[in-house]
Amino acid sequence: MNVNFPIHSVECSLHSSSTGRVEFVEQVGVFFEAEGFSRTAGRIFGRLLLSEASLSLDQLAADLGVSKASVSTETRMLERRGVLERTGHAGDRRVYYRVAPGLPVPTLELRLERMRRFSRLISEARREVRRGSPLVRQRLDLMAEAHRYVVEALGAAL
Amino acid sequence: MNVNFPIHSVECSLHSSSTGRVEFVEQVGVFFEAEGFSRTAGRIFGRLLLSEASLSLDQLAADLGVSKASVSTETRMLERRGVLERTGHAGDRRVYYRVAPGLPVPTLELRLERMRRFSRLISEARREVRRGSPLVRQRLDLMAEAHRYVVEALGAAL
DNA sequence: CCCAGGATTCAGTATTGCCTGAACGTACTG
DNA sequence: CAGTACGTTCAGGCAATACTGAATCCTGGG
Repeated sequence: MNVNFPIHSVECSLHSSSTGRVEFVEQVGVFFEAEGFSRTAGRIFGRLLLSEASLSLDQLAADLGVSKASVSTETRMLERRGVLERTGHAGDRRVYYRVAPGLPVPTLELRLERMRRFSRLISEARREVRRGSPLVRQRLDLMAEAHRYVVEALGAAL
Repeated sequence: MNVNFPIHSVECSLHSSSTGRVEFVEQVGVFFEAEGFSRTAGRIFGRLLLSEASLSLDQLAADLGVSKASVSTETRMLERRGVLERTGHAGDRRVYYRVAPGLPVPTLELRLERMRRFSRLISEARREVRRGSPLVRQRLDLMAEAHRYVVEALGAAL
């Protein structure tokens, strides 16, 4: 009943230079890769960043040149982390994704979470090292303090 | 002319529970892995965090159960990033490594660098999207601003 | 000038993780 | 109720990465 690409998918970004768009998408891809995610996840994110309209799985797959299976997996991963959001459109059974409205928050939240995890590690080690060398104790204290400071500063920013 | 393990390598940390130590080292390993480094790099870092004495390549290799080749490669990588420092000891030709004295700085510097890189990406995209959708422009502006704020805050902390 | 002890490099291998096509499940439509 | 359109899951293939042992290089000492 639907035409293949309904109005919702009108392209609204960078239409003057599609090459600039794919370049950006690819850059975000390698960035995500360096952060421990898959390149595809980064590409999806980058692509959606530049799109006003929400995009369906097929559109993303076609656009990025990957299988629908990958897109399905990665979008749900990003959704779980609060980076993406599902949408629907009346008279359309497909699932659409867009970047979450309050985007900066989950992005920074993600970083914060990592720092917290490391912070926790340090604190545990500090507890166990009570009988150890003073230098090591001091070192861990210093790190814990620095991290506490930064985590608080970041938390306040959100 | 040296005995195999000279005084410098006396173990000073967590000697009450060596199992706690290896657990910590392993945790740091997986943490580094999630951050896009190799697990070995993380293990080396974790191990040196808990040692007052600087450790030689052989000691690290034996301790972590990896080849000396890996240790050599990864230590130099960590040194390049300012996380580790080389040391020597009189009458000993071996290379010793320890955690850098002002450790929190390079650690946070690394994070800062990553955020800056992403920030740069966003700014470039913003520039190219000038003729694109207002929503996308606004979104990118928002992200750029948030990142600018956090980067500045972090920079100030160092 | 040669030797020994150490670090580094490198080619080969093992492992990991990503991606895919196909099978499956599910919900809508006629 | 059958058919279809979609999303999800999964086994297998493939490419990238990390690790290793051996070869090479470098430096200090005899």
